[in-house]
Amino acid sequence: MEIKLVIADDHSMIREGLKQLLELDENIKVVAEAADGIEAIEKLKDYNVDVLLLDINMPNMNGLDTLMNIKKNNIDVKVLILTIHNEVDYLIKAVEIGCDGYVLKDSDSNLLRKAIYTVYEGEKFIQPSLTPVLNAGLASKVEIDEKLNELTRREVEVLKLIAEGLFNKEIASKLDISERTVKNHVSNIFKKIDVSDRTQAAVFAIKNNLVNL
Amino acid sequence: MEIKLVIADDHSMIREGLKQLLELDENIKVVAEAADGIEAIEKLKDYNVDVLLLDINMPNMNGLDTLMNIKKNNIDVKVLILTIHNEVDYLIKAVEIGCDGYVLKDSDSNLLRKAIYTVYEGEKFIQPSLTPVLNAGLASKVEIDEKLNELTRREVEVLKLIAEGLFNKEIASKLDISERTVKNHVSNIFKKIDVSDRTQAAVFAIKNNLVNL
DNA sequence: ATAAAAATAGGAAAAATATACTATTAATAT
DNA sequence: ATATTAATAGTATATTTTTCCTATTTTTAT
Repeated sequence: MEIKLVIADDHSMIREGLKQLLELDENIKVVAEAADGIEAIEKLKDYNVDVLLLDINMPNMNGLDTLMNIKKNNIDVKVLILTIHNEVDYLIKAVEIGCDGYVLKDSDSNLLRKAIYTVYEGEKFIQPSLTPVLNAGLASKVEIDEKLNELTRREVEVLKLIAEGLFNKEIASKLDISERTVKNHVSNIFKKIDVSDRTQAAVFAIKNNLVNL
Repeated sequence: MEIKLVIADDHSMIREGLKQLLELDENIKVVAEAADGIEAIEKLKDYNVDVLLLDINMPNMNGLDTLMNIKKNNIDVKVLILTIHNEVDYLIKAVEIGCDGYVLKDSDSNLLRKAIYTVYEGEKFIQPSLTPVLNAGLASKVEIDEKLNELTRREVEVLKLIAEGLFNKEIASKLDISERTVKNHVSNIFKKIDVSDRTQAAVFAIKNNLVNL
C-alpha cells in the first residue's frame, strides 16, 4: 500500500516538517507540496493523488474555497483539513462543503496518521475532541446565520457603517439617502438582530466579521 | 559544533515536524521539547540549552511571558521566537522584552536555520521582511498605548461596559454610582481616546482587546 | 403581469447621549 | 503635609437616537 499525499500549506516550514514527519511511515508518500489552493489543484491534476492535506489559511485561494472547487469539479481525492482553527465556524463550513476529514494541528502525529488512513479507506474522520463542538456549535451558528440572512443588502450596508462609528446623518450622506430612511433601516436592523442600540449592533457586526478591524 | 535546541510549541505535530526537519542539519540537536512555557523553563534547567525556539500561542504560560520570565531570572539561553503572528504588536513586545530573534513560521527552513546560527553566535536576528513593519508599527503603537495609559482604572471599567452595549443608566447601576458620574467618565473617555461617540469607543475597546468577544 | 419584498421618506414624541461647566470628596504621590 | 489626580455628583442644554406610525416608489421574484 502506498498513500499518495499532497500537502497544501502556505508555511513552507510546516510543509517540510510534515513531510519529514509523515514519511517516517513507509506507507505514506508525499508526492507534491502546494503553498496555496491554486497550486494544490494544479498538483491534483499532475499527480494521481489519494489524499490532500489542506490548510485553511492560505493566500490566493484559501482551503475552504479550494475544497469547494474540488467538489464542484468532482476531482477524485480525499480531502483532509489540517488547521489550527478550532473555531466552530470553519469546521461547520468544511463539513457542509463535504470534507472527508478535519484534524487540528494541535493533535499528535498518530492521530494525523490515523486520519489519513481513515479517509484513504473512504470513511470520514472528524477530530474526536471536536464532534461535540460540531453539534453544539450548529445551534448557535444557525441562529446567528438566520439573523444575518434576515438583513437585506441595504441593512447590512448600514450596519457596517454603524460599526464604523458613523452617525445616522453621516450614514445618510454617505449613502445619499435621507436621514429618515437611515433611521428606519437602523430600527429594522435592531429588531432583526435583536439588540437595543447601535453600540450592541456594532459589536454584533464586528463579532460576525461584517467589518475588518 | 553542536547547537543544543529546545522547541516550545503546544502543537505536538509541529514540534515533531520541526525536530525532524532541523536535525537534518548535523550541527543542530533537539535536546528537549515543551508544550508550554512552564515546561520550557523546566527543560532549560534540566539541560544546557543554547537556543530556545519559542512559540507565542501556548496554554498555561505563553511565549512572551516565558521570555519575560527568562530575562527576569537571567537564564543563559538565546531565545528565538518562532510564530505565525505577523501582527506588529507581538513583534514589538517580543523585541521590547529582549528576544534574540523573531522568525515567522511562514518562512522557509533555510531562514530558520540561519536565524538559529545567528542567535547562537550572539547576534540578533529579526525576520528581514518584518524590520520595516517593526519601525512603522512602533509609531502608531505608541500612540494607542499613550491613549490607553491616559485612561484611569475607572474609565477603563466604564469603557468596557460601553463596549458590552450597556446604557449609561445600566453602567451607573452596575458600578453603583450616579448616572451623572458615568456621563462624566464617558465624556472624559471620548476626549482621551479621541472618538466622538460610544460606538466608536466600543470599536476602539474591541480593537485593543479590552473586551473579549 | 402581478404580487411581495425592499428601499425610500416623513411626522411625532420619548429616551438616551453628549458637551460644558462647577464643585466636593477620596486616593495617591512627592 | 500637601499638591495632584481620580472619582464622585450636579445643572443646563443641544444633539442624537430610538420607537411607532403611515405611505410611496423601486426591485425582485414567480
